[in-house]
Amino acid sequence: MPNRRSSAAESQGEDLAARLLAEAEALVRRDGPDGIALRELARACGSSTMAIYTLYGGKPGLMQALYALGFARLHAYALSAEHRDAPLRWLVRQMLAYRRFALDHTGLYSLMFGGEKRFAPAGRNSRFASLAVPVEDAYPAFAALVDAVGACLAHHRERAPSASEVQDLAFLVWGQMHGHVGLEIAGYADPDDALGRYRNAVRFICAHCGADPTDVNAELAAAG
Amino acid sequence: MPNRRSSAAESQGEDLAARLLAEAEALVRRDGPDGIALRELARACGSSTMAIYTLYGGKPGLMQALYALGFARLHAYALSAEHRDAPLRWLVRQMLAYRRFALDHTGLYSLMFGGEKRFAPAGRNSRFASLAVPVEDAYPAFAALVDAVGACLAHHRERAPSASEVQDLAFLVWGQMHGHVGLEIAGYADPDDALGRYRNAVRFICAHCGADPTDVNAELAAAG
DNA sequence: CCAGTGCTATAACACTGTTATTGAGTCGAT
DNA sequence: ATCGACTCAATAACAGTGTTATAGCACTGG
Repeated sequence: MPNRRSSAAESQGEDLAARLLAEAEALVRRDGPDGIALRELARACGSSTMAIYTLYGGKPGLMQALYALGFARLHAYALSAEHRDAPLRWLVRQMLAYRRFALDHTGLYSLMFGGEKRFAPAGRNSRFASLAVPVEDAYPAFAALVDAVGACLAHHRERAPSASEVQDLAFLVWGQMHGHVGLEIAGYADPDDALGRYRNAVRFICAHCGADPTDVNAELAAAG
Repeated sequence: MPNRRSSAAESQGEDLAARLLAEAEALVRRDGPDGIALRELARACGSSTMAIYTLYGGKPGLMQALYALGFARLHAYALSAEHRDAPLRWLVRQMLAYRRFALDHTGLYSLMFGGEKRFAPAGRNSRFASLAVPVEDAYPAFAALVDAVGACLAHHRERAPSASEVQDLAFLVWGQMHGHVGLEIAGYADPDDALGRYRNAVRFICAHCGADPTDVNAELAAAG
């Protein structure tokens, strides 16, 4: 008798599929990607496990939906860091936002980047010719990174950087961010000094862009 | 009747505990950290699952043993890259060896660094005051990295680098290596260009040490 | 030879993802 | 308004998981 087509939950504008996904995100936040039990998820939503199969095709389908949701969340963090009129601020805040996202959503982050490849790669996109990304859902978040790196590089160099130059540096930046954050989440960073170390990485990258270290420190201080 | 105290397997010098661990490594290589089924593991070793409980205390204990084994393997790769008489060569090969290890043992690598913290942190070690490492088994592998970075830094600077300077750079190097390799394993790097991108990261780090780019390229070419 | 100890096979328990079956509910057409 | 067709979820079962209590074997010390 619960969960009729016109139940109170639906009147809130959340249909069953959305509620399942939201609850799954809560579970992945609490217990990590491997902590999702379909029975518990269904019980929390007042339905049975069959709903997950008809709506998402099974657990892998649900995980892939969570995967896409993770990139949507990451994209939102990236947008909040956008400063097209101040390229250095843009890049600095973009890098800090990446870490903030990872620490705010460790479960999703582990699902997206932890361990071995889980999802089939998407078709190549000309804009990311050498920045392979598993699924299309990831494009917007990485476009934001490439744009920030490109803007910062263009601002601190006399001539406009080439596309491959920007992509090379963007991958380096991404690697630096993911490396630090991944180590931190896995427990390899001193909790008292992790932010300081991450700031070192930001300075490292910005210096390579040609930015003045004093300006970088000012941006870091302003960003908190 | 199988696996008596004096079976053929024991005459090979492998007792049951070692055979279980070796088979577990094979399974983790084939199916990843989550692909280990105790019944399958026991069957492959001709025993029952109880042996895993008496010898390792359960699956978490077995995984921790695999975790330690992974760091022993990584340490072996690090040792093979040691060139105390040629600091730049040492650092370059150390970085390449790190990626080689990760790609040769993706399953172990995911267990060691993928996802969230799995094992309790070990007590602080003065040598790695700010390089927190979850378990003691990890120390030798990271000592090799710190030594290589320290040697390279000392060789290209007029005055000897401070301990904290070396640790700062070592963590940056580690982050860069782990970031690239983690992205590559997770499927975010173009397979055709991953090595080239990693070489970029090596050049990036070596330049920060003060090494001559020409020398770095020569070392990269020599290392293959 | 016998008691005691250490280890392992068997069987059961609670849990997991998955699926065949069943039934309730909705929509459209006559 | 009534009937048929369809969609979807609830139930129950199946095979698999990690874990544990029980029981039995082999060895060791006296």
